[in-house]
Amino acid sequence: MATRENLLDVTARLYAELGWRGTTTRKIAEAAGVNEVTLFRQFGSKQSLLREAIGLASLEHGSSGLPEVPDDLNAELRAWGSAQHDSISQMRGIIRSCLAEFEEHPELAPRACGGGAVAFTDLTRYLKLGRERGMIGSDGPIEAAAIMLINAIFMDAMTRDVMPGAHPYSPDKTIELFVDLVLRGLAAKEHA
Amino acid sequence: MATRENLLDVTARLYAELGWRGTTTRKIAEAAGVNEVTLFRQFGSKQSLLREAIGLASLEHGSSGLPEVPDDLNAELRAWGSAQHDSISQMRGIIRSCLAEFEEHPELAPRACGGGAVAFTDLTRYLKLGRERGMIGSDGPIEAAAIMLINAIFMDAMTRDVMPGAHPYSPDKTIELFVDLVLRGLAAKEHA
DNA sequence: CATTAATGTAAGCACCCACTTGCTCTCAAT
DNA sequence: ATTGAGAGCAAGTGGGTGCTTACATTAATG
Repeated sequence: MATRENLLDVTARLYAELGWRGTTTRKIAEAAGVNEVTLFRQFGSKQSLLREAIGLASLEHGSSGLPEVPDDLNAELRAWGSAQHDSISQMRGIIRSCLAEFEEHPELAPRACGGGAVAFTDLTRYLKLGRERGMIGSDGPIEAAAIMLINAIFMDAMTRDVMPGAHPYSPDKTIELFVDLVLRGLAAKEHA
Repeated sequence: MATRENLLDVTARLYAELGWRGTTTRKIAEAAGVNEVTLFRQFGSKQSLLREAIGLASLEHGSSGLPEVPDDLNAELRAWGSAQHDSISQMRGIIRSCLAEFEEHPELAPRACGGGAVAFTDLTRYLKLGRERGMIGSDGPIEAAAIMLINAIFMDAMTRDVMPGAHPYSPDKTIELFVDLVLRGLAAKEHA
């Protein structure tokens, strides 16, 4: 049924821009080219429509992972970072709305930000494997590096449009610099 | 006039929690223990009240700066980072609302996030001075380090309450780890 | 052809929204 | 003692909000 998916899609887009309160059932119906009553017949309430729409939109944006086995740390981390950045960028409207409305709708934020946890375990695994293979010094704080890199990329993707002045480099260049710094901090081979 | 400041204070708090749309003039008046009409007589409109309240709240949270001249990089950066974290934590409601509503009220976000730019120039200056004094290696990417550290701290302070699982360490411990990694990356003396 | 499920239309409900009007009260400065 | 500014109160405006009801249309299925 195209009506349902259309409504879910439109709802997610409106929510990203206008938040929960701004996303009215009238606007949803109008933007979807559907009668407002249909919306209630399909989803019962605004709440369940929004919940489903946000959950769905969050699932769709799984990012490409890191290689099973590290080979070229710098190149692979940069590719991964760029993919993360892109993925977060596309989701930023929804994420920002969920974060802002966390106190009113605490069930939404974990869904929208859940990708971060996946990224963390994936990145930690990758770096630890790199250490086992001798590509990274033995005393570097791997977990901290993973958190820091993800935080920094996340932050960049979330605020780039809002504060262009605070982002002197392009996304790719920024990630290149971040990855370089982290690898230096972890005493990776090229930076010995 | 206590009425004005009271209204401004209450408005900022409500906005941090409920955003623009959620902060109704009725709620403001009620929370301030003031008649709704008084609000309009004092500020003319909801818009001008909110603008003034947010601008004021953003100004109040200037964070303590770094020392003029670096002495103990690690300790000073950790103290600075903790102060930044605290300051952002207190502002996080307002910042999150401003970010989420950037497309509807683009004039607000720069005010709320302006502290970030100050932090960046201050931190960059500090690190460059550290390099001149030989406390930091000559080829480390100082600007990237400044951006990355600020991004990471900002992100931590903004999402700590929302995703507690993604923050395994206390704020102070997290900052300690971040500072350590950055100093390693910059080839600071203790990590040579 | 008859049925049925999904959609559309029109109207309305009770409530909240920003904001206004007209009036009264209080209280400090003149 | 009079005045005038700031606050309160009660009521109301026009419009938006989530949601419902009753009825008509469409299109595929039996």
